[in-house]
Amino acid sequence: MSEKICFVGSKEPFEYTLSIISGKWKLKIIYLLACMGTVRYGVLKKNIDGITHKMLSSQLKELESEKIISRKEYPQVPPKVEYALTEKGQSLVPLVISMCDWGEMHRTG
Amino acid sequence: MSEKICFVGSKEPFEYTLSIISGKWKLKIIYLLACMGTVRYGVLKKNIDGITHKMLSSQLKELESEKIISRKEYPQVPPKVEYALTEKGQSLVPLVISMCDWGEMHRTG
DNA sequence: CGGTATCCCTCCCGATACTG
DNA sequence: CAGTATCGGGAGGGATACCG
Repeated sequence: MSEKICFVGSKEPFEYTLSIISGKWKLKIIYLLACMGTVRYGVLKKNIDGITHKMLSSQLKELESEKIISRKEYPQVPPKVEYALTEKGQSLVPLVISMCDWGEMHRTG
Repeated sequence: MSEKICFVGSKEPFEYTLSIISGKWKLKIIYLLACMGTVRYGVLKKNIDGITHKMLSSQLKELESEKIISRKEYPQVPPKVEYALTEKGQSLVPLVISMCDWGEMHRTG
């Protein structure tokens, strides 16, 4: 019996996905954008319990650089910035739904 | 337009799932057990790149307390301990597969 | 209102050693 | 071989202030 991995071929794809969604806040942000569509920064912040200004900024930046979310800035005063899932981000929604489903089935106990 | 969450009802199930799989190593461990079945501690460690003895121990303990994995200790010298997914843990496998699939589709830039 | 910079401290985690 | 305890460094991230 081999000790090597043989589940779905290379482990790299899994690692890649992991690198995208790892971190304390990433999945929560994706989840909220999946729920709420296009949202302003402040609204996002209000809905993520305990996150700080700095953290939210940095996480949004990382997700944007991975093309998971899009950022639209309106050149006005006061500033207004809206975030939304990209197509790539949308493709993660089934995963989020799976997580919700799993949570519903197992949280009691 | 409400600013509240409305995707799949309460957000609690999602949070619960998140609390189970969050952390740098949890998903990787689940992934490996899904791939390899019943595995000894040392084999697990060999296959998780960069994890330390201490970290692996603590993560396994947490997963065990959440009933995601089972731990079987053989009373012998030298000690032998085998880990495997519980039924609850098995139910996370579709999620892991989804992550692999997603990674395969999007890793190339 | 949203982003960035700075300071500073907490606590995570790695290294090491010892036990069964 | 597997688990636990201890210690210490350093990255992560909180608070705050200022800029656009």
